[in-house]
Amino acid sequence: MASSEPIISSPRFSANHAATRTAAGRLRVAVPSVAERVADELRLQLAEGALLPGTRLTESTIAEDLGVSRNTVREAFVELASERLVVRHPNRGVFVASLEAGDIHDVYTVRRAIEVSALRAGGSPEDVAAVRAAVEEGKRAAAAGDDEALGTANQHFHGAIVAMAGSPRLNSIMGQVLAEMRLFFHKATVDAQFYQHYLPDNEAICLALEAGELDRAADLLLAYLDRSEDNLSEVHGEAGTD
Amino acid sequence: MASSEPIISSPRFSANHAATRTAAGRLRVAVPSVAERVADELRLQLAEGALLPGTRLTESTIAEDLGVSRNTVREAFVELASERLVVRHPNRGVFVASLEAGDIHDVYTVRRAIEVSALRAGGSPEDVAAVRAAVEEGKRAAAAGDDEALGTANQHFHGAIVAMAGSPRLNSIMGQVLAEMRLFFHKATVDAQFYQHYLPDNEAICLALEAGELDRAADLLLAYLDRSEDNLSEVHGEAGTD
DNA sequence: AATTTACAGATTGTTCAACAATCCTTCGAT
DNA sequence: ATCGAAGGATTGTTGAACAATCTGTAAATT
Repeated sequence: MASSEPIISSPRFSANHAATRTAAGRLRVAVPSVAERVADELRLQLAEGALLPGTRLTESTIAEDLGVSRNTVREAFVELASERLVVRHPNRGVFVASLEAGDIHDVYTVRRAIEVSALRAGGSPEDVAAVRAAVEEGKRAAAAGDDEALGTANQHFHGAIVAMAGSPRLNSIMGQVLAEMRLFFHKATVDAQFYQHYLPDNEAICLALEAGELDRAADLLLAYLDRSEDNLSEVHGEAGTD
Repeated sequence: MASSEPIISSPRFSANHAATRTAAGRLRVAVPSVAERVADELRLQLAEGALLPGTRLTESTIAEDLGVSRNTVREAFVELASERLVVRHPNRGVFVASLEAGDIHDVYTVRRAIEVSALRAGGSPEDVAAVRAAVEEGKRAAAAGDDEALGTANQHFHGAIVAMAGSPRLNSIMGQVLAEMRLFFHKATVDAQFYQHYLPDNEAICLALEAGELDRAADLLLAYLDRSEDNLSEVHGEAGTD
């Protein structure tokens, strides 16, 4: 880490680099600005657990490591702070966000709101197929004993549920919420069985969805989320030794 | 407007200037940074309709008008863009956001998700009282024929519903959504009866909430939101002559 | 010894000036 | 009328500078 190469690591997967159009109407491939690439790089490192909650992010250090100016890093910080991935303490610096007990409940409150709402509204056959695909992805990961992939599949499952609503804003909110949760998982080192325990739930929810029993699916999801929150809170109690 | 006084107008009401605490634990009144004050000022002008959708915001102009540097304005832009109040076109500039037909539906999708969810979960007697207060506020405004106040009261009503969930994140999301809608109203010049038409709905929802009939209240709210979206879409159709 | 004070170092907040890259417009050539 | 080449304006980004603030340490005080 912290190599002094004046280049930013490859953007394996990034956020939202949509294509804009110029005034004359010409379509233009949106090449992400340096500030956005810095934000992407930091998001990536946060998602991978390279930067753990509580870690201090010094402007000058990051600027040097990434070969950009302090002002550019600053812009990236503003963006990440708006996503709650980092916290800015005036005159003291920015730190990787750290979910407290209250935050966990809060995050689940948001999830209950948007996931249940999306599920209750149902979706097109393609949308439902995407949910099903995520369930199967989870089964494969479980069979292969790949915990990392299992966690990813679970996030895909819930992302697919929200995606049914076809709402860019809900998708964006869900993306942020999942990013926040990833942050927490890296801190708490959730045990291997954490996700596996819920595989049958995903299956049941998906079946109800496929059967068109939306209200029942929503109820199942709600119960799932409540249980998941309880589990996470326990984990936090154990690991919450700052 | 655009006087060259090197000072930012008084922060009549601002966003989130919470109090942080220093390392030693001393409490510290968070004096908003210049960048945040710039963002606040722009938010205010956007809310008041001083800056209409589509308006271009030139960095240098705003920097001069507010007596701050371009970089500071830039930071404010990043924040406002994350709230979808402005749109940044690479190399072209930032413009006041303008809700298109799809955006209206999207905003209402978010509102349906979080408002209905919050209402279904109910709240403490104080929370319910806050909802009731907003209803009465609306009645007074209607009696006084104050359309501006009527619109504000309506936003208070829906804000109070979401506030029942006691979730900072949901509150923040709702705040952003309402800010977006305000932007639209200034563009579309909604007619006077727009809000009045829904006063009975607010009353009915509030009554159901006070009676503890949460599911019925939620259904009423859902119907309300659907109708409101339809109305707004019509207005947009008339006014959507860019 | 415990607490307070003073001070020095480090980091953030903000400004300013500069320059490359890009866009928009205008003008001229085909 | 269409296309292409300046020209001007604005954004994107950098680098340096300086004030304000915080942190930690060492000295002074009680």
